[in-house]
Amino acid sequence: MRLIVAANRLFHRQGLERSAIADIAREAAVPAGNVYYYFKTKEELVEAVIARRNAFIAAWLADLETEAAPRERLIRFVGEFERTSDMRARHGCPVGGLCHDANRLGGALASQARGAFELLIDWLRDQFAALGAEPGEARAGALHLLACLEGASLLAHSFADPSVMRNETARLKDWLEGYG
Amino acid sequence: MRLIVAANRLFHRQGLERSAIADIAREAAVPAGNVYYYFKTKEELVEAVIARRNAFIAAWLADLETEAAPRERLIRFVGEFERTSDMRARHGCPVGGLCHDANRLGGALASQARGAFELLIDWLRDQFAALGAEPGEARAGALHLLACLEGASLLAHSFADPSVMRNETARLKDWLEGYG
DNA sequence: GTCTATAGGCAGATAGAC
DNA sequence: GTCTATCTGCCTATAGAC
Repeated sequence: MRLIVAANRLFHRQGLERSAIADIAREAAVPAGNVYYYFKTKEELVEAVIARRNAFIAAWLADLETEAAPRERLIRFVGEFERTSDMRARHGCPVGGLCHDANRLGGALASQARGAFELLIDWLRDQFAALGAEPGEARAGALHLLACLEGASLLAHSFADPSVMRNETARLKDWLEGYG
Repeated sequence: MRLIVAANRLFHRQGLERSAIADIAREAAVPAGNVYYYFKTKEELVEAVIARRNAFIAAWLADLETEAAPRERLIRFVGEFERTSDMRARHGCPVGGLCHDANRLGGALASQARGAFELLIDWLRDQFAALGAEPGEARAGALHLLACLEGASLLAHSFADPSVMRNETARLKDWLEGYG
């Protein structure tokens, strides 16, 4: 659906609230009123965007599983954040930004947006567990790794400086190399 | 100024855009139109709030300097985030949230909001330097520590779970104990 | 200086022609 | 199914009484 793709891009660049239906429709090259033929409300459109994103994340994590060793999976995971440093410096983390926005709106949107974090944390926890970490420590490691990457994305965005992001991914890779 | 205090609280809880002038005025128990006697525009009010916050941060950092050893200063720094775990789980990090919002609005607001991060990073960098870190590593350590705390605040807020925050602060304290 | 009423503009949502 | 015109409501900002 072109509308979902357009909305996805605008939500990342401008946030949920500043992305007007008219903007999204223009970006998708469809008439403004037409949006309501496909989605009853703006919230429904947001839900569709989040569902699509979460599906992408699940597919990405499944793809990382083709890498045999958990350590290399984690390093590849971090590598994806490094690869997208420029995008993160320009527009922030898509997942973190959406969660932030959704947290403010509250309700069903917030819990659906949080779903992306849940997918990531559960997957990361499994990798740390496969590296021999105790259950509690595996989850703590997962939270720590994601917190570093999200925090670095926020700082990189605030300073419009991708090197902040690369700094942190390098640090995390070192940590993972010596983990366990 | 009562208006600035009220605005500060609402900006933290609801974000910049969702905090209407009327809301702020009600919170401060002054008539809505009155706000424009003190501030020409909403942006000017936001600037006043940010200036006040940054002054508080500068004062806090100066206060931490009374602690003699840099390691204990850093541990106290992290301890302040631990102490405010519940607040962070409920409303997110005030600094991070404001920066996120201001980044989206762009312009003068974004750079002023970023000023809080600059204060924190410069101070942290000095402490790591005092612990014997090379200049580059001191700054990297500062960015890493702040990224962890900001990322943990975002995750704690998304899951409405303060233990995520406490988990990360405990981890950071361990790291600082063995640093250098 | 303090307050009320309201102008002006924009965004979400709808009605109804085609 | 597709599109235009418009309603409704909210928010910033102002005008002007007191």
